Amino acid sequence: MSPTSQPSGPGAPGSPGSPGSDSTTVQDYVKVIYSATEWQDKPVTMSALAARLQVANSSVTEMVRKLVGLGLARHEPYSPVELTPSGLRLALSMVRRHRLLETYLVWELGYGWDEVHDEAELLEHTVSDMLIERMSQRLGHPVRDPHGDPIPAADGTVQQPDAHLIGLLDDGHRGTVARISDANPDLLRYLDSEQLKLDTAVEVVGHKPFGGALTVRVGSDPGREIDLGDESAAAVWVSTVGSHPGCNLEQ
Amino acid sequence: MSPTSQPSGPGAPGSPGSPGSDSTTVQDYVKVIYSATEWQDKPVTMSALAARLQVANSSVTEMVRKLVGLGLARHEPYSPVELTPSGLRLALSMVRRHRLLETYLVWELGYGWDEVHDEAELLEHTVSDMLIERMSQRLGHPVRDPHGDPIPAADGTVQQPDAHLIGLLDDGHRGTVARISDANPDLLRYLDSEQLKLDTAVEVVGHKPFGGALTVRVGSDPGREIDLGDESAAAVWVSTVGSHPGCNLEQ
DNA sequence: TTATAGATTTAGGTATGCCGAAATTTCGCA
DNA sequence: TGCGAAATTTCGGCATACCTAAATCTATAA
Repeated sequence: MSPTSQPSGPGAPGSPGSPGSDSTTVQDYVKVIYSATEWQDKPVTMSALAARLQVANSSVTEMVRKLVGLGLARHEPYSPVELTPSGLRLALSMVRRHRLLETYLVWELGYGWDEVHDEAELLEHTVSDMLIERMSQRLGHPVRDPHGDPIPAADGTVQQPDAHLIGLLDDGHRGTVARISDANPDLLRYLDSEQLKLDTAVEVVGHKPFGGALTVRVGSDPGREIDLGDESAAAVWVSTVGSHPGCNLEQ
Repeated sequence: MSPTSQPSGPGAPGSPGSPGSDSTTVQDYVKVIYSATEWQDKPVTMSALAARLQVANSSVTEMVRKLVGLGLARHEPYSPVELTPSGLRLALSMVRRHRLLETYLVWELGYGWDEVHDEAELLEHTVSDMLIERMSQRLGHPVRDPHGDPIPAADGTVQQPDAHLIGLLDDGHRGTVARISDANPDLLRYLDSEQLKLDTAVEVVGHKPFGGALTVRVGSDPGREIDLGDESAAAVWVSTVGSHPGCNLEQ
C-alpha cells in the first residue's frame, strides 16, 4: 500500500531511537557501522562499510553524507565514520530487533540457529515496536540471542557478558562457549552436528600454527574432539568464568 | 543490507505463485486488484485502484502496464484490470500471508483484532514462505482469520464459507456473524466492547431507512441491542446456517 | 623528499515509483 | 447525433539509492 522507499521525512532529530521514519537503507548503514565496532573499536572505514554492505564505495560516500545530514553519524572527508548518540540509539534499536527476532524464531517457531539470520535481517525493518516488545515479553525478556550476542534493552542499555570473552584463536585455551558469530550458517550447522552449543565447555588441545587447524575437545568427554579451521575458530568466543543467564522463560 | 527497492528481476513467469522476486509495490497492486473483486465481481477500474492504493491515477496506469509486462494482469486501454492466473496465484499468496499473520498475531501474541491489520500489511511483504508455513502449522492450519475472512491454502485453494453470507444491510435479518471487514479499527473496537464477535448470533430488530441506523440484537439476550450506522452495518456479514470451523488448534 | 598505491570523493548515469498537468478517450444524456 | 464531464493515458519531473569511471587526497616506501 505504500511506496517501496519510505520518504524518510525530516529526520525527527530528537526521536527516541526508534526506527520510525528512517529508510531501510539508513537503518542498515547505521546498524553496520555499529556492528563493525561492537567487538573491536577501531572506527569503520568507508571501504569496510562498502564491503559489509556489498555496495560500491561511492554509494557509501553518498549515504554517509545523508546520515550526517540526519544527525546520525559524524564524518570528516577521507576519515572513518562514527555514530552520533542519536545514531547509536538507532543502531541499538535495530540490533535489538534483529536479535530478538532471531531468538523468537528459534524458541517459538523451531528455527535452527543457522536459519534465523536472513529472516531477521529482513523483518527487523518491518516489525513494529509493539510487536518487538510482545515478542520480548513472550520470551521473558532474554538478554542474549541464539548465538550468544547480547540483546540491547528497549532503553538502549546493553548487558555485557560477565566475563572476558576470548576468541578461541586468540588466547582462549579453555572455557565455555559464550558467543558464535552468525555470519556463517555452514559453521553453525557443523557445530550443531557436533553438539557444540552455547555454554558447552571446550578446551583447545592442539594447534598447528600458520593457518593450520585447531583441535578442540568438546564437553568433558576426552573422546569428543573436532578440528576447526582458522576462520571457524575465530568465530567462536569462550568465557573463562561461569556461563551466562541464557533465555529466561520464567514469564 | 539490501537496496530498499528490490530489483524485481526478470519476473520468473512460471514461478509457483510465491512472491519471490516481485517488488513490494507489485505485490500490493496485485493484492488490491484481487481484494476489490473478492466480495463482488465487478472488474476493477483504474481510478478505484488509485483510490485504494492512495496514489495518483497516472501511477496506476504505469504500474498496471508493468503488471501486464510481468504477465500478472490483463488490461486493454480505457478498460478495467483483471488478473491473469499467474497474478491470481500471487494475489492469493499475499492474501494468505496477510491473513495468517493477522491470525498469528491475535492467537500467539495477544493482539486485538483491531490492531493487526497495519502490522500484517507491512510484514506480508517481508516474511519468508518458511515462516508463513511454520506459523500456519503452529496455529493448526486455520482456514479463517480473526475477521472471518478465508485464508487461502498454500496451494491457492480457498475454502469458501459453507453458507451464503449476507451483509446486514442488504438482506440479513438474522444469523451468526461470519465476517467483519477489517477496514475500520474503530468499528472493531466498538464491536469488541459490545461483545459482538465472530459466530455471535445477531438479529436485526429495527431499521430506519434512508441512511438511518440499524438496531441489532446481539446474542440471545433481548436486552443487548446496539445501533449501527449504515457504513458499519455494511461491514458486518452474517451466515444463515451454522457457524464456521474456527481456528483449529488440534495440532 | 617524493613517487605512487590505495582509499575516498565527485561526476554523470540507471532503475523504480511517485507526482501534476495536459492530452486523449469514453460514455451518458440531451 | 453530438456535447461535455469523467475517466484514462501521456509527458516531463522528482526522490531514493545504486553504479562506473575519473579525479583527488593520504600515507607508505624508496
